[in-house]
Amino acid sequence: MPRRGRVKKEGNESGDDSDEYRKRRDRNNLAVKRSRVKSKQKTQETVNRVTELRNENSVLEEKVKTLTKELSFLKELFLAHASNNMDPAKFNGINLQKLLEDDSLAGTSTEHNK
Amino acid sequence: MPRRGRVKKEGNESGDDSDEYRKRRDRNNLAVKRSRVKSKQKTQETVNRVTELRNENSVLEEKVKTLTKELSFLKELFLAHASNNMDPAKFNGINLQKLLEDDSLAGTSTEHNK
DNA sequence: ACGGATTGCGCAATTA
DNA sequence: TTAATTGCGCAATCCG
Repeated sequence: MPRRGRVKKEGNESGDDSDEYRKRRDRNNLAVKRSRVKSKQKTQETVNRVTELRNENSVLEEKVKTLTKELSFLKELFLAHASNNMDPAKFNGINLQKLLEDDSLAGTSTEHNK
Repeated sequence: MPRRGRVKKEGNESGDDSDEYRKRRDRNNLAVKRSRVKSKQKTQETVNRVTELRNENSVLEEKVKTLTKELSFLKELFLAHASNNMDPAKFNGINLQKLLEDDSLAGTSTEHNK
């Protein structure tokens, strides 16, 4: 890490008297400026990223909420009528009651792969 | 915003030559240090927030994926058997086919409110 | 008018 | 050797 701030003045020991020194200082000052601009941009981008992620998050939360409701509705609907109108044998021995509660379907895909 | 660099030196008009001046400089230097530390902390927190949000996002994406699969599975399952084993009349005239496709259930709650 | 908080800027040391 | 970073101090300004 860099050192201390003001300590002593330039002793020109480096070999250049004020011409080359000034040139070097000016170039460094420009570099410093560039570096700081870049740094601020990065910071701002990070702040913006937070905003973006917050929005994506909201959308996802809403989606989960909607899907959960749909799922609840379907389970209730079929469960309510299944007990009265379906022949258990027709469902290949599947325990509807069990299937419809909780998360027993997790991991199940459309292709019924197992 | 702050002004330019060197403009003029202190005219001592304020009543302090180097004693009070030094004290003021020292106090400001401490303030600057505090301010910069705080600034860096804030920046770091923002970076951390991005990481947190990314993780929350991942979890939600996964949840949506799972729920979508469950829903697809249930729809397929019942749709496939409903046409062969159920009495349409038993479902109060509900158009199963229609109900099970797409997002027609969106907005439906567990309480079947509407 | 007072005093800490910020911020643009330059310097120098260090890094790459 | 040069450009990029970074700790630090100064002074102007902001803020309450």
